[in-house]
Amino acid sequence: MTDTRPYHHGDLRRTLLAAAAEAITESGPAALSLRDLARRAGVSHAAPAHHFGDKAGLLTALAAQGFGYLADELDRTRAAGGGVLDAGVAYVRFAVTHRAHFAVMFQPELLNNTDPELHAAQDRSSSALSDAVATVDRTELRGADARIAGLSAWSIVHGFATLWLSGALPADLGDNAEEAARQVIRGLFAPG
Amino acid sequence: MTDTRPYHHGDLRRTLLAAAAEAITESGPAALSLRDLARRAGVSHAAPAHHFGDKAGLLTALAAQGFGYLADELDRTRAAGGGVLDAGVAYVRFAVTHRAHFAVMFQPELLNNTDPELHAAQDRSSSALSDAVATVDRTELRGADARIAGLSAWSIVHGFATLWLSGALPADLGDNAEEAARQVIRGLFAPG
DNA sequence: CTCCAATCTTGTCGATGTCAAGTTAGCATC
DNA sequence: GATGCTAACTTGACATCGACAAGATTGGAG
Repeated sequence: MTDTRPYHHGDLRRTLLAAAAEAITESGPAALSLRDLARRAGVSHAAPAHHFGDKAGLLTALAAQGFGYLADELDRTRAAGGGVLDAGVAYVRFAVTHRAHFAVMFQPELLNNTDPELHAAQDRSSSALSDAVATVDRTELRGADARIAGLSAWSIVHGFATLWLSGALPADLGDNAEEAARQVIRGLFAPG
Repeated sequence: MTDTRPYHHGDLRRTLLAAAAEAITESGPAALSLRDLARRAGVSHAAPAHHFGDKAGLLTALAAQGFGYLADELDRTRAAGGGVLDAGVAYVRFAVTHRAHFAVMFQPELLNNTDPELHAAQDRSSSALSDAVATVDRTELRGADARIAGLSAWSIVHGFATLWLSGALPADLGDNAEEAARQVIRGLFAPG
């Protein structure tokens, strides 16, 4: 693809984010090395710092990208007429499909929590989540506070995704995360 | 306490684990430094490696300790006649009280996953969790598979604890994690 | 064509994890 | 009570990493 290595990479920022996602998928955020990313991208060891300032800056950009993807995914299922159940399954599907992003999104210690782009993306996915929960009708709520129901829904899908990714769940669950998630979520909203 | 620094610390392993928990509580597992722990304990920089072999070894020991504490906590609430709701609240209380342990327990990439002591502690807490879920009666299950109900319960408490610790939950929830958790869990098991 | 600013490189520093080899001390055994 | 063994800890060294400073290169605006 690239016969010569021009001084200006041209698309280094995106390349580095992709390489970071790949590296994190392989061995987690803790093992991530900026110099390794630079090697993968074929640039000098200090190039990443120019685009992201910092290791935390890179992870922050990755987290923001992740929140954006999640919001997209939720908006999509909502546009397709899906309810809470589908939104929950979409949440789990996102986590499994983009595990590197997901691994970084909820670890504030790794991020620049004041980053405006991060906040914007977080707000987008928050809104998308709220919209999904708002589709729940009274029957499904079974008299519970709508606010609490939203927390319950978020908690159950987030917990399932986390446990699934950590490998803590029993192996006989199979390898279909979405189907297992659907059954788990049903317990929360099944009409009595 | 220690006027002189004897060559043999005497209780270094426990001291290092405590220092690690403290350091992780302050700034997360990623920022943990073995040399910093050694400084806190007043020993040489290579002393930690002797007891744990590895950074992963230290985190593994911490995770195993955490699973043991969790199992103790769950056993205690069960002995006190508590049901699933109380077990769930205990789970969240454990996560908030021992956030350093909790932060390490479900991150296999940081651990030596073949460690026998880790497995033993994991089995203990798994059993304690199963016992707690087994107290659910038919009314609360609402016809759902008991196995799935267990997964739902674990997911919801684990997700709530994770989200709470990450600071992702809305601020107006207050600062009482246990009370908030109780309301969230109720949505799952409330009779009809 | 000129100049400027963004992009990327080179060189360097302190800090870290890990390994190898040496030192000290507790402790059983004679 | 001296001896020897083993675990506990230290010292020293090396490769790697994140971060910073200063310089080189390039594309594009005017």
